[in-house]
Amino acid sequence: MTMTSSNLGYRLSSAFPALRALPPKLFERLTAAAAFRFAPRGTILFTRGDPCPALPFLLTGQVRITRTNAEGKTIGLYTILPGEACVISNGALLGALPFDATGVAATEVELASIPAEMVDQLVAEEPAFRTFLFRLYGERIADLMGLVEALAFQKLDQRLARLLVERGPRVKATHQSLADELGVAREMVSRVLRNFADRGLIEQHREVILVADPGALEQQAA
Amino acid sequence: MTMTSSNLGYRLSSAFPALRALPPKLFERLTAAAAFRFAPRGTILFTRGDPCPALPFLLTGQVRITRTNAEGKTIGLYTILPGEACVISNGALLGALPFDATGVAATEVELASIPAEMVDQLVAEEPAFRTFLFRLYGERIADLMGLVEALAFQKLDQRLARLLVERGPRVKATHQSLADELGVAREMVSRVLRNFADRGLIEQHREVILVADPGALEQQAA
DNA sequence: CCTGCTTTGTGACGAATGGCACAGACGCAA
DNA sequence: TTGCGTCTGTGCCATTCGTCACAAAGCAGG
Repeated sequence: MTMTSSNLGYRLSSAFPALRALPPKLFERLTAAAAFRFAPRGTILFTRGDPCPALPFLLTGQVRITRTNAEGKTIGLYTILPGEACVISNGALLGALPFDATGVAATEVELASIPAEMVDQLVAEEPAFRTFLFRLYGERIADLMGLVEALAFQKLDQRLARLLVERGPRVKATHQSLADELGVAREMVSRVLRNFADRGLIEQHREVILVADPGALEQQAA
Repeated sequence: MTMTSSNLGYRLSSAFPALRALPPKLFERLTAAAAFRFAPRGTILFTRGDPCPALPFLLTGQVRITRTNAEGKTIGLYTILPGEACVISNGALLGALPFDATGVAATEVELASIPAEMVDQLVAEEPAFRTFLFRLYGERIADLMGLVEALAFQKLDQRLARLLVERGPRVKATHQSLADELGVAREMVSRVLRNFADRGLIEQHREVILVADPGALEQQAA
């Protein structure tokens, strides 16, 4: 898979409206400096301690940001969607901040990496880009605050129901991967899912869960 | 308590090195637009759903950011120290982001609020300020990621030991306030503290905990 | 000193979760 | 088909934490 500079430029401006108002010359330099990358599902895009020379912009696919502790237990933090950038990379590339999480391609992904200096220039010169970036930071912080609250005060059945509602109506995942997502033991996921299935909220197949009653699941999540 | 514009300007540039290199005229406008505020310990500075017309910069004291759920249970998210700004306010003032947490003065505090437009101009024109703000965002995100990991994988005794090490050697707080900080029941805090005291790690008095053996506490936190 | 409020201590019990040990089911490849 | 590895189900028990119900201790005001 190859991609010309103009092609990448087109896709960047499609996915990132904040870049559309750039002066033509700057946009040209941007696309020239951007590095395209394709990665299949499951690719570890970056992980703790990695250096971070550029800010990745997601064109297609989804990237899950996760964190794994010393004993190998894992929990999901949030998801990056197309049209978003990986702001923790931004902290890392601005220096002196540890890169403290792992990014995994949850699907096939295409991303464009913008060098740090270019990002800095964009922030300085393009108000729309400033707003875009700050809002992204704000959303990540809001995501994390919500996760903290869920971990502190919600039971597993509520959190799992929420996850199924959000990913439904068809969720392709092993119980183990859901457990890693939620930061709990696999057996607990199996048991709660079994309970949901017995009550007709979902239908289980190997590696696949079908949401049968989204309303009741939503109820369970609340 | 009154404060002249020049006085506030001096204090701002002392607490925020990133503002020192500003062009004199801009700095003048900044200090003219900044609103000084003093608040005693315990003041609720902002809370969920508040509008947010300005970005607060903390000059002295500490601000605890917390979150309370529908049933009134509370958990602490992170602390703002002097020389830092409240970045969740930034998200809110850039529009369309809900203001999703509560800020409480953990001590007497002095802060200077900068209007949104001025912040935008600072970001555009002052590279040092850009770096300052982005780094702040990055640190908050790192704080929250660490909290998520602690909630998911650490037991209460570890988290409480960590809190005592960080706030020691003298911690003035009721068991209830520590419980709110950690998002757990008060009785659990009492029991764990009792255990620590029995083992000589701390010494308890009414509203006061003295860290007697920081090394052992650190061990307990690990 | 009494009185009342806040803070702390504690026992008993139940609910939620983790972890172990397997067994059974399923799918794929030789 | 046979065999093997992965995925799922389940029983059992320990641990952690929450909740309730009090009791005791300390502090402040009349």
